[in-house]
Amino acid sequence: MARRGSLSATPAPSLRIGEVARRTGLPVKTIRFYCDEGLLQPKGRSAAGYRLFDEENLAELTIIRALRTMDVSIAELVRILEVRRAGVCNCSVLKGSMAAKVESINLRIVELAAMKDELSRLLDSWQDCGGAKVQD
Amino acid sequence: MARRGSLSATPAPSLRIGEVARRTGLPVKTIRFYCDEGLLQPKGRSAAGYRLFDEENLAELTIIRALRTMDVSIAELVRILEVRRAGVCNCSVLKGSMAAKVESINLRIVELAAMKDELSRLLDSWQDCGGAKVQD
DNA sequence: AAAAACTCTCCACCCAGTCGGTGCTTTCCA
DNA sequence: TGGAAAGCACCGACTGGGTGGAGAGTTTTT
Repeated sequence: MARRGSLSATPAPSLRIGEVARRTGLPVKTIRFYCDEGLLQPKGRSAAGYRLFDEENLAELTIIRALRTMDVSIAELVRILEVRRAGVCNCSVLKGSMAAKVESINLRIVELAAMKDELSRLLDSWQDCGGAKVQD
Repeated sequence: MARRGSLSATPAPSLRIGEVARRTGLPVKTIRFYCDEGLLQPKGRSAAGYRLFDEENLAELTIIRALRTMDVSIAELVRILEVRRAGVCNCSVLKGSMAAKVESINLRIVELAAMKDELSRLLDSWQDCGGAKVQD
């Protein structure tokens, strides 16, 4: 009832790249890069050729940012977002991706812990330097 | 008592790059790359020009591997290993590095957790798809 | 109108490796 | 002893995920 036709809600916000950058916290260059990679698709261009974005693009950037933080590759993100754009529900795809990444993150944490320990042992084995003392 | 002079113990193991790779689990190419970067310094070269490594190099690779896992840059590692090679005790330097890195890792974990949550919220907001339903 | 801020494209560069090619050296095995 | 196979060297190019700068056009502010 609320929304009838395309008259009332969100007519065409048309954010420019700088505004998107400001809102997402991502550098302008990075957003441009994402567009080049087909990851982000601006709704259009202004007469002068400026990229124009909308709220949906912002939502996509949220996903992108989150998954990139989790080291999902650009290529994989392209696939995920394509599915999403096709109107297909990709909850499960995304959930799968997330689960996999969370798993790999946990693995990485274990790895880091192991390396931390290894370093600690190494450090201990050098303790014979006394702690003070330095020169050759 | 055991070791008198340089006769008895470890005369000159002189490992070649392949053996080092086998022992450390690092690819040969990576070890070569580390040498090129001045990170790892083979004890010498064979007549034919083959890089020759010793146990000390293996120890260094352990440090390198551990710190690289923790995202310490090559440049920083060069500095750390230079100090170490100079015979100066660098326990404190290394400990500082480690502390800093552990800190940044913890930060990263927090960041990851936040992104995980953000994604979860996003996923939840898509639940309206019902969960089933997909095709084209 | 002038200046500042913003945007565009294009090209080069960063890091930490990784790959492939070509040619020499060493090792294995019949 | 000889020849294949494996190992090693060097070189240059490529990767991914951006980042930086130049030079030109556009929009906004003063």
